[in-house]
Amino acid sequence: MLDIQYIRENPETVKRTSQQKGYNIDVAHLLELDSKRRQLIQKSDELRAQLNKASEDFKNQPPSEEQRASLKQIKEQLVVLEDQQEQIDKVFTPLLRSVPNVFSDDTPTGGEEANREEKKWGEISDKNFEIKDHLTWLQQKGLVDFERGAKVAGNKFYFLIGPMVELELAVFQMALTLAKKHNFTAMTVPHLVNTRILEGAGFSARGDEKQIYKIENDDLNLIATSEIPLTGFHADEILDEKELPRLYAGLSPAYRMESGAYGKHNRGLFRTHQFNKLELYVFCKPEDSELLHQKLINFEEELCQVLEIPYRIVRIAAGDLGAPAYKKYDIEYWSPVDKTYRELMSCSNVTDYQARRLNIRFRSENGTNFVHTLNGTAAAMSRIPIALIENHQQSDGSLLLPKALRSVMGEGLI
RNA sequence: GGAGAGGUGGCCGAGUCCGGUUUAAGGCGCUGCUCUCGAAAAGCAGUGUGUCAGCAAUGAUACCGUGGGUUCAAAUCCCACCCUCUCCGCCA
Repeated sequence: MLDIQYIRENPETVKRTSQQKGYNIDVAHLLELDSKRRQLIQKSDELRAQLNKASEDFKNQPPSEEQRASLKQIKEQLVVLEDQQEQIDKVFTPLLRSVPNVFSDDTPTGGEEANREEKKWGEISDKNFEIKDHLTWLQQKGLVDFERGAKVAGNKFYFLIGPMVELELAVFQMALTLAKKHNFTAMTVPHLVNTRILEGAGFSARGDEKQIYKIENDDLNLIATSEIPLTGFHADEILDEKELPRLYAGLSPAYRMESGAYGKHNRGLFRTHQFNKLELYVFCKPEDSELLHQKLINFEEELCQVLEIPYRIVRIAAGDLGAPAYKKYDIEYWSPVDKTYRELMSCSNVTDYQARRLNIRFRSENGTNFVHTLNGTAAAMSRIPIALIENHQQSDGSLLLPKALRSVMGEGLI
């Protein structure tokens, strides 16, 4: 959510950035409602001032019939004004909340095709044997079972088996240790959140592209990432300036409907309805968010490097940002199977977009202001093992683990 | 599932029976000043969040879980709802 005052002062910017993000917002209508709304508030405040004054006068001496009649008249006017305001708010508030965040000046404009590669790391070596894709590899070794997943839950649900579970835990263990080293506090979180928190974090409970699982008969939704409950962690709080930045690492499953997400690029474990994830989350002062965004991307790079996964950093273009993001990077790993880079991690600075919606502020000598929030993937499961399976597969079909994992789980997987 | 207690400012907490200087006591925290070589302690003063108008000082208004109602006047009375906690039951 943007500050209405900012929209008043920069209507053209808001219009342009919304368009470039791919949202069609009627800014003129929003401002018109805003102006009407303010007029109504002013008028009804005046009437209330009259009533308050009157009740002061009548403290000792009850009002006469005549005075009662005139007070009644004022109250009737007030009811009309309040009603009008309510009508306007019904349109105004959702419209205001639907305005996407602006994006940073250096964001490339255009859609996904305009995403800009910023950095590459790691050797991309041609192996002298044919690398199996992760699904084939895992199924041949009996480490994943989609058929029984489908039987038990449905398509795109799965069981991970034996060493694959150990691998997942080893990656988490390693990532968590790294996060701790960088002063992130580990958290587990509620896997269900109410709709206010969900939408406050910028997710849609009933959007057109259905993504969130809803619990029937309860105002509860399965989380699509621990970012959602972590955003809500400090909802309605006023943090002390000295407590910032607050760095959290949330470990949880992520549940996603992913309706329509089929096709060969989503084969196997790359895109599923449920996966475990360690997510980094930051609450900070506005002036620190750019620096902390760099800290997040650096963390993600460090993790890839320790895992010896070749990657590149991509700067996300305006049309591909989504409503909350002000600035966003993706880290993509090199897939020797697909001969291309594929999404592995992501990290965003959403400035005060979530903080406004969930009323998360901090106090300083300049008064209370909204915090900035940031989020970044630390370790998304299935994706990291996929990257490892594709990049560290040996000619005999075994998987050579990166050194960083060997201390946790020994030599290779078979 | 059964019974009970409770939701008040940054935090703790009084006020609700009996409606009106409550611009919500008091404490903690925070800020400034005094004292001090400095700090602590102590003392003094200040310190809620929005909204609207205004360059500003400031003024007006709203907010005591939420929504209604009664009244000239509601944190306080009435109704409905939501949430939290405690005990019991069930249970990993």
